[in-house]
Parts: sequence; structure tokens; C-alpha cells
Amino acid sequence: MARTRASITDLAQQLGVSVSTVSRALSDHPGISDSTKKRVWKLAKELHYQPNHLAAGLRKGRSNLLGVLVPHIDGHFFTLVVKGIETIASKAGYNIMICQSNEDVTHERKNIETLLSAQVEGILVSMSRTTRDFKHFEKVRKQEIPLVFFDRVLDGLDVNAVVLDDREGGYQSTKHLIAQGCRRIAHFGGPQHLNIYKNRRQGYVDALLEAGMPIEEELFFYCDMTLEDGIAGMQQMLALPHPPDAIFSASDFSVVGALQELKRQGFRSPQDIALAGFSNETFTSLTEPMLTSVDQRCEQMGQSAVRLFLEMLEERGSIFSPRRIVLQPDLLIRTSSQRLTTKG
Amino acid sequence: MARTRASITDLAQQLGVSVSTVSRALSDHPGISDSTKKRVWKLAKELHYQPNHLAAGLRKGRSNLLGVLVPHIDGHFFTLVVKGIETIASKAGYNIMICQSNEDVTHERKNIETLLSAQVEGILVSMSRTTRDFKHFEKVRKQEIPLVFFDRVLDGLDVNAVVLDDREGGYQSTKHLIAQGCRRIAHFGGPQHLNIYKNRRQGYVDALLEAGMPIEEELFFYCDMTLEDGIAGMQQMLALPHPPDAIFSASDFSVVGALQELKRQGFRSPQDIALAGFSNETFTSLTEPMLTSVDQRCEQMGQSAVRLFLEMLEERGSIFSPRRIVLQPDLLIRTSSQRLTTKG
DNA sequence: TACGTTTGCACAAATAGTTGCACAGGGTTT
DNA sequence: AAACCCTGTGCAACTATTTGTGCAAACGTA
Repeated sequence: MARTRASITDLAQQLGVSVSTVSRALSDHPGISDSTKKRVWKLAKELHYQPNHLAAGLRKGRSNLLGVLVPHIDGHFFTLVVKGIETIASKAGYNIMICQSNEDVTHERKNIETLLSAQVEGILVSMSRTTRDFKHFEKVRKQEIPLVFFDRVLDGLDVNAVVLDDREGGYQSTKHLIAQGCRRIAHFGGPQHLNIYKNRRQGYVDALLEAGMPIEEELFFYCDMTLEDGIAGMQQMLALPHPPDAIFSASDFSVVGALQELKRQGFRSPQDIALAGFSNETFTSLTEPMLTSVDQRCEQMGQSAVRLFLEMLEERGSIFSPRRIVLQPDLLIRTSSQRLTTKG
Repeated sequence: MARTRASITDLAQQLGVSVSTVSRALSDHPGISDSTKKRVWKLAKELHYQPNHLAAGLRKGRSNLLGVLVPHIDGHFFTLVVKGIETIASKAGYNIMICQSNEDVTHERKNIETLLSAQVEGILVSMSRTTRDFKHFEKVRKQEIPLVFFDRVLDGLDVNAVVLDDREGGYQSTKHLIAQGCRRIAHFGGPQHLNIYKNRRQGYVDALLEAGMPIEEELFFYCDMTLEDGIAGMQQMLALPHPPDAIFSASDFSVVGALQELKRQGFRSPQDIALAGFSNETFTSLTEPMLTSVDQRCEQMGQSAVRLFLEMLEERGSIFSPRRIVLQPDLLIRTSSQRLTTKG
């Protein structure tokens, strides 16, 4: 392996010049004559010379590596965020190293360790669902490696983060349902220690209060936001003596489950129960009825995270006060929540 | 930055031992006394020592990096494959570096360059749609870096690859449609220079021939397999003097488009036209009717690709004859293709 | 006490590349 | 002709880590 790969030393020997000359020639340094440069470039091509970024990075104290740590990459959301990250990062000359925590803190801790020892120059992270403490991230800080959170952030921490205005998303959704004439709106919520679910719920509550509607305990259903949870939640709601006429769910997956159960029991949406979800998953415009949802600006979130990282790099040394970028959600009204035929 | 990070040298100085002793102590080498090891470990913890994999990699001639190059990671398929790759790779001690070609050869060439200079120990790649030559991959070979293709492979090349038996998938789908009583089956196909689409089409043709049915030119519709293409394809089919009674599409996206158009024109599936797609996208079990599709064993494909890479590493030096792993598809029969109420 | 073995560690070379400094040689200036 | 500068290149040190070799000290045995 090392045998077949030509190094800068090999080039130098064959050309009868010093290693440093080759190095400078390859990087088009002004202190090297054109003729020498051309000789170097020619031989480099002939020998299939491949610069070793590891070695260069070692000397320069840089790796050009950006670490990304997400709970998983199967869904729609993180995938798009990663895409956004990749786009901007590669423009700035960075390669990304992706780790998945699989929603598991232990894994997450290990991943952080891995990224650090890979000498990443920054870490972009969205916390796992099971993360409740911050110790493993402190380590990153101590090494003065830029750390940017996105989407999922531990509350009350003074960290750099790019988040969606989840409260606003929940608020707009619920307000829309109210405007459609719904008077008993249930909420399917996720784990409340996660900022995103807490805020979506808060938006829901705010909208109800604003409309002078009561907050009823029996209209809340907390779960892990899977399709199955949605089915269970809908069963629970339909079993109520006085079932709701709308559901605002903090996830599209549980809303599609709810829809299935609703249909199975012979009801229709939006006529019997209006539905609104969150995340604008691909399938929301493919179900019947199409599901109202909230777009999370996934790609933009990834891009902003990288930009924030780049800013931190620039301002390294100076006192960098943590910044929080808040993206505005986009309510996408589809059939599942349209009870009024608002024509014209 | 380098300032704040303690190196093995710093440890050595503070402890008054040599650098090599620290190195061996950290790796629990038997030639170091327990007391020394303990002193080293203690100080390492105190100084937040972080091993530098770049330097270690340089010395050992290894990077523990595995390159992954995919057309994109937004869909369902590549995402799951990457997940499979990550799982096995991280078990084997590898980190993965992901690049997206965005279905563009130029980008793909650049990505290969990037991965090579990052000193990856192997490259797993699924070609972009626009790739028609092999030159940039030859470079990888010349450097004797294990190269494994998955899913999309240029035909007729003697390379290592993990692919799905796409022909079999197309064959089973079509055969199933025939068994359901369909007599005029159309095919929505993708770019035919890609092995996957060519083979899916071949399976379709084989099944028809086997059943003694004619291959009719007007029943083929070639496109890029988007939802919009599916709509256009369905329009074309419904405009025929004698429309088909079933469609086998090489992608789920175009089949969902076809379904939408079908409904819009007041027809029903499977009653009027039976539908079968390919890829088992998440949404296939959420539409109405649920869509028959072919599962591509995404995660298994990723896992197999890594395993193939590991095998190549082991057998490096000896003559390694290219291997091709063929995974068997899994036909998932759902409502959109069930015309017979096969009970019991 | 002499010899052999083991133990624990230091030294130095090696990995690939970058960079400050020095130096040679030529041309220009005074 | 001496002093000067500029250009192009080489030398050596430096990045963090690993690893083969070798040297002392300690220990056991004869």
C-alpha cells in the first residue's frame, strides 16, 4: 500500500530536488520557478501522486474535518439537514464525518470521543432523545472546539444553536385549526424534556388560551411519536365520552397513524376530526386526505449551522458570546385540516 | 488551539518519562509497569489528553476512514444503505466520510479526489446517474484502494459490487400481476444505461414472454422516475385506444404519481389498473390503496458492501478476483395489485 | 561473585508534509 | 570593484505518534 503510493519524497528524489521544493511547487508557491513547477507537476501526474491530507493536516494543525452527530439518518428531517450541511461545508473546504447516536446517550458519548480523536475542527450536533446531561459536551468546549447544536438542544444552556421556532409552529397550526371551526383540539406530544416537543406544545397551549378555550388534561396524549403511537392515541381519543374534533400532533408519523385508526373506525378527516402534523414528511402529501403539516426548513437549518461554525472559527480567541439562530416555520395547509370550503 | 490541546509529549515532560513510554502506557503495552501506566493515565485524564488519530494514522499508515460516495441522501434507499454501512463500519473501527455526487459526474470526480487525499482506506460507491465512464475510478484502483460498488454499477466491468437482483424483482412483480389476471401490463422504466433500470425492465420482459404475452412498444414509458413523470406516464397510458390494466413501475415515486392521475380521472386501483412499484418507500404503505412494491434490502446492502471491503483488505496482495454479491429482492404484495380476493 | 535473564524505560528513526532560515549565484547599483 | 539585492533552492526543524533496538538495573541461580 505505502509501497504503491508515491510521496513527496519520491518525487524529490526522482527529480533531484529537495522535498521542500516539491512541496512548494505543488502548492504553487511564488518562490519556485515555473520550469521547476512544471517538472514537478508532470512527474506528480505520472506517478499518480496523491497528496496526504493527514500529514498536511498534522503539520498545519488542521484536519478540514467537520463532525456531525445526529440521532439517526433514516427520517426525512435529519437527512435534509445533513444535505444542507454537506453543501456549505464542502464549499468551505470541509469534509464531514457523520456519526449516529441511535437515540442513545452512551452511543453519543462514544461518538463525541471518536470525533474528537479524529481531530475534527468543529462539531454540529442534534442530541439524542435520551440525553439529559451535558458532561460529554463540556469536553468539547474545554478543547475549544466550536460546538453548534441544531434542532434539539438542552434547555437553559448557553450554547450556539440553530433551531426552529417550534412554539410558533404549534401556535400557527392550532390557530389554523381554531379558525377552521374546531372547538375541541387534542394534542399528541413527544418527550417534554426535548425543547422541540415542549415548544410545540406551548404553541398549542398559547393558541387555545388566546382563543379563550380551556386546556383539558384528557386531550393530551404523550408518546414517542411513532405511527403506532398515533394509532393508540387516536383510540384513546375516540374512546372519550366527548371526543375531540381536531388533533394537533407534534409529528407527522403519529398523525398518519391517527388517520389510519380514524378511517378504520369509519370516521373521516377533516369532516369528523381535522388533523395537523409536524415536519412535512414526504408522505404527508401522498395520504388521503393530504396532511396539513409544518415545514422545518431542514436544509436551511443545516446550512445555518455550518455558517455559525465558520463564524466561530473566525472569532476564535475573541470572546464569542453564544448565538442562537431561530428559523421561522412554514405552515402548509392541506386537506386534512380544511373544514371550511374557503373559496375565493 | 494546538495550545490548549495536550499531546503525548506534554504528558512525557510533566511526568519526566520518555514519549515512547507514554505511548506504550496509553496503549496498555505489557512492557510498561503498572505504576507508570497509572501515573500516565491519571495525568492524561487531568490534562484532557485527546489522542491524535491523524498522527497515529500517519505513523501506522492507516486512517481508519472509509469513504462513501452516493448520488444523494434524501431518499429512503441510500439513507438506509448508509445506515447499514455505518453500523458495520463502526463495529470494525472505521469512521465513514460521506460525499454526495448530486447525480453529477463532475462532482463525483471531485469527490473521489477528496476521498483519496483524505487517505480513506476504501471507497464504497453508488454511481451518479450521469456517470458513463470509468476513468476516475481507475485512479482508485491504481492506488490499490479497495473499491466496492453497490446498487448502481456500470455494466460489463470487472468490479466488486453488491447489487440487488433487479431482474428477479421485475420478474416477480410482473409475474404476480399476471397471476392477478392482468393481461395488458405497461412498464414505467428509468434511464436504461443504469443496470438497475435495465434489469428491472428485463425481468418484466422475461415474465411477459414466459406467459406468452406480447411485448408492446406503446406500453413502455421511459422517464426519470419522479412523481411528475408518473403523472405524465399515466396520462399517456390512459390516452391509448386500448389502455393497460396494470403498470409495473421501476420506482415507487412514479407509481404514486400514476395513482394520483388515475384517481383524478375517476378510475380506481387495483380494479381498473393494478399498480406495482419498486423500492418499498415509506409512503407505499400509507397511500390508498397501499402500493405493492419490492424491498431492496437496503441495510443489508450497506452491510454487505462493508464486509466485502473488509475481505478485500484481508486478501490484499493475493490475487483478489472481483466478487459480486447479489441480494434477493422481496416482493411485498399490497392492495394496489390485488385483484383476486385470494382468501384462505 | 559471575553469569544469564528479565524488566522498565530511553533513544532514535520513521510516517508525509510544511516552513523559517540560510546560502549560492547572478544581476544591478554606486 | 565592492556592496547590495533578488531569485531559487536546500537544510533542518517541526507537527504527534509508533516501534525496533538497546541499555541499564534488578533478580535469580550456580
